Amino acid sequence: MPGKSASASSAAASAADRAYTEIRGLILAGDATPGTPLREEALADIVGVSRTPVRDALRRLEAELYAVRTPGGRLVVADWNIDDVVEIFALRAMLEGHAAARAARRMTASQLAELRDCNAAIEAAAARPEPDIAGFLAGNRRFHDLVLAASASARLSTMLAGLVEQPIVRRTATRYDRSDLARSAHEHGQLIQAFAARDEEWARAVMTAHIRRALHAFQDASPSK
Amino acid sequence: MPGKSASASSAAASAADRAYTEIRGLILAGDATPGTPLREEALADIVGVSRTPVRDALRRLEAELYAVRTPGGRLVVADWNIDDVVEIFALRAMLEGHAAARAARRMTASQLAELRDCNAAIEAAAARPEPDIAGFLAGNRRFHDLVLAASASARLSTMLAGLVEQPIVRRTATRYDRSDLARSAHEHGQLIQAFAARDEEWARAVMTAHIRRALHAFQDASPSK
DNA sequence: GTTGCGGCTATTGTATACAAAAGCGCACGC
DNA sequence: GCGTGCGCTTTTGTATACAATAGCCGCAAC
Repeated sequence: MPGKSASASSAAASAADRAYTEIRGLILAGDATPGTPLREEALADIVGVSRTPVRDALRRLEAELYAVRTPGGRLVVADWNIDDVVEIFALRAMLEGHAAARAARRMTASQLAELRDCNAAIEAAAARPEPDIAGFLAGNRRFHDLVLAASASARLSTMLAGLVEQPIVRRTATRYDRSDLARSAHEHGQLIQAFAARDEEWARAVMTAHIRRALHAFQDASPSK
Repeated sequence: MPGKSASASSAAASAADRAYTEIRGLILAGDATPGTPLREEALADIVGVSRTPVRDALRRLEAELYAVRTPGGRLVVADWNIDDVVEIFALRAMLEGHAAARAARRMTASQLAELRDCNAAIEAAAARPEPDIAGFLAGNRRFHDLVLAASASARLSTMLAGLVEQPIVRRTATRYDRSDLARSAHEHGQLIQAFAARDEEWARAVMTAHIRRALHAFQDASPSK
């Protein structure tokens, strides 16, 4: 694994965006463990901006439940137990299932072609003798983003953005072996078929199953508890 | 109807909270029609605070899609067409259905008693010769809040808070006649039965139906289009 | 030894000043 | 007359200064 702080954040973004990305990176990388206080001034020093954009970033992280507020108004890194993770997957399954159903109704030919291309790339990443995990994850994220875009619901996009998924996807997929990756790509293929047939309920069912399988892959891969 | 700016916001709240409540009130009351620009300084003058808490409030309103951002970064009041409203109800039906299912599993005896009391108050408000709409709405809101609390999911609570509901509920219920109110109370009664039986799927189904009926009541009451 | 009070400090909330950028209008040229 | 480019104005983004409040530590009294 290359790089230092997770995803490459283009330095051209606003200070608030950089603060958001960087602070979230600290949480996801485990540098800020659950319960760690998130103090505005300290974070401002780390990111190299003033408190104002940091406050902005913290409000977003709080809304997405990366951070929780103590009675006194201080923010600390949230602690997700296994039940929270199950709940996150359950909500994702519902909402992405709904997104898939909407997408089935609205899918254009060019969007469908994009999905096919994307999934071909995912299959290629999965098929290599030594699976390209990073490529798989990037493709997977893009696939789900394309479906979300095709669903054409700003509200769904907003809600799913807050449904922190990447950390979990990453922690799960690193334990995938090649057959798991191939199965995931196969499910994407089913989804594409459902889209091509414009069958909303088929698409919803496939997406729901896809995500719920990911939940159990995660649970199986989890150390214990 | 008494009061001036909608719900009584206790003046003791923080400046940011007051700004949020007041600006949202402007939008819901129709003083700020769709497309109206939301300029920070102007709003700061109206609310009587500085731009800082106003910015805070606007970020929340943006996250909840009361406002949308123009390409240049300016905020304007969002315009919800009928499809948006249908989508809001569909999402509420899913999420509140899920909340009801969770609540059925977790419901305590005292929570159940509270729900019964609450629904008794709703029935009383609905049964009066001249129905007490305000009382019905307050009771209805409390009922749904109790269910949400019983579901014990911070994530659900956060997501549903953003699913702007009150304006719609209000616009619908003012057109309810007494039989509609009574039917709503009856559905709450069914929900209580499902909770008492700890039947998750029953609770989910009743709640889903309850909200989807509200959607159609809203559509029937809508002027046209 | 424990518990309650008091003052101090750390941290967030709010206001204001300044910088950057986007929109708008006007004028000029074709 | 219409299009285009430049500069002014409005508006948001960021930094910093100040106010208020919550938490903490120590001391003392029971």
